[in-house]
Amino acid sequence: MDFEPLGLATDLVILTVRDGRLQVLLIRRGIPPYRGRWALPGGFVRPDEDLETTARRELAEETGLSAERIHLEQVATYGAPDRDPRGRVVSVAYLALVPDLPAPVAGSDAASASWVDATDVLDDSGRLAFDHHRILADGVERARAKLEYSPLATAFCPAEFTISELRGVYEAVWGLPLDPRNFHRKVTKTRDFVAPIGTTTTRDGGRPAQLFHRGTATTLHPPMTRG
Amino acid sequence: MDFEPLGLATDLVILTVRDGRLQVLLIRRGIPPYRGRWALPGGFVRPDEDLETTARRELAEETGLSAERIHLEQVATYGAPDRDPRGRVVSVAYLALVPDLPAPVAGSDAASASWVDATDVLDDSGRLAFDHHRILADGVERARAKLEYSPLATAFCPAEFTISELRGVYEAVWGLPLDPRNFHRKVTKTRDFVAPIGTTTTRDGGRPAQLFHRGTATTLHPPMTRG
DNA sequence: CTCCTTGTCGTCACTATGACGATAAGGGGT
DNA sequence: ACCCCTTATCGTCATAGTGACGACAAGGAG
Repeated sequence: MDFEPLGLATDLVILTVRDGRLQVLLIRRGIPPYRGRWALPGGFVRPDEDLETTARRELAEETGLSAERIHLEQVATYGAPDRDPRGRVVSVAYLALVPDLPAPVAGSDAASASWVDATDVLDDSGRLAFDHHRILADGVERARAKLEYSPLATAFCPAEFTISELRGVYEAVWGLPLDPRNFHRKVTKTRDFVAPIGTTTTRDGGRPAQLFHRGTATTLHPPMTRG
Repeated sequence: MDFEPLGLATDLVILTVRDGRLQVLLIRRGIPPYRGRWALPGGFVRPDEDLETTARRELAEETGLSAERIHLEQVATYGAPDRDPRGRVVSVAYLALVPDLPAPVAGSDAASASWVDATDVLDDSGRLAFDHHRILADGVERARAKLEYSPLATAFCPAEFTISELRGVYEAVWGLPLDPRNFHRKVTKTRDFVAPIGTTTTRDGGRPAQLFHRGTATTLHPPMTRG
């Protein structure tokens, strides 16, 4: 077989929740095209490298987060013939959800990587290079949808978290406030969503809160409801 | 830029509901590799051709269904280095939902294309070439999930349909029986799911049934529930 | 000790749902 | 013409889930 010239890349939508806001990791491009513009982290797939392997490698290079337990999933593939001025480059987008850990951007490969408010970027469709605005929009929408029917919000949390911290994740990702009492009832009544540790914490102030860890569920019955 | 040798293809999971069963369009491969085995229709992306354009072209070639109104959506991309013995071939899978029209396979490009029961194929993981069993599984699961929260079941129906015919689609795709009375209530009460035409039909026997067409909704509130 | 903050439980009205009875309105057979 | 069979459609009822919100619990700060 001989093939047409074509590049294959992966781009990453790396999301976290910091200071109660949904943030995305962006890098400032140091080389053309789109030099000086913000872009999603990404890179070319190496020969004999699986797509997800490429994505995990990029994730590690850009963030220092090499842990296998980071949630990573494929979102979509973008292949418009003119999406990259260098030639035909098809990009497979992945979504990564990471907890708000210390030293996240440290050890990063890209010259200048930083966390940016996702809503700010989404509001300005010209801010990102290539078709990355669309990729980001699709990634964020995927995350919002998954929070409804999967326990994935816990991927944004440390291993042990309170119900309020989990609520903060939902509020940040969905961008709307939730009733603390109904949220508490819903989460604790949904089978295997979270399981109590038995200990409490006062790190959020106020009355000590129970600590929980992720449950065993892969799908939420019934789902959480947005708006 | 120079690129590693790599082929880019699209594969199609084309689903329909015939005789109350979910069926998938398969072709019998006439050339190696996997000669004589069943496979999903597909083909290579041409230079300067958009991915979805490729998928629509393949859809037209294999089924004669060139209508733009056929529902087509991207499902996922498969890129394991060894998934194709001919070399590195990355495949973008698309899901097409087509109504049970007359003369579907006629005018087809592939030597032998035919509708096969999806459940039969899914039950036998060795029946399909390449990693097509996984692609089919992912495509069918996508269809099942979308029937819950989108009005996409109507994509399997002709322009005008009865509630029972719509129920038949749900039963076939989900593989479980639904209560006709509750289903009727649910569908007619979900805003903009379907809209009555005003006329009736007796083509399904029994008491004449109202005819409906698709409503304007893109998401169902509340969703249909499986099981 | 008091106030302030957050956590947790409870109440209540309303909606959605599953199970299922009952009636409507055609077609086919005799 | 009539009866029966089939499917359509409406209704009932008990129950689960949800949004709105009151009330109390249990720490820390001043």
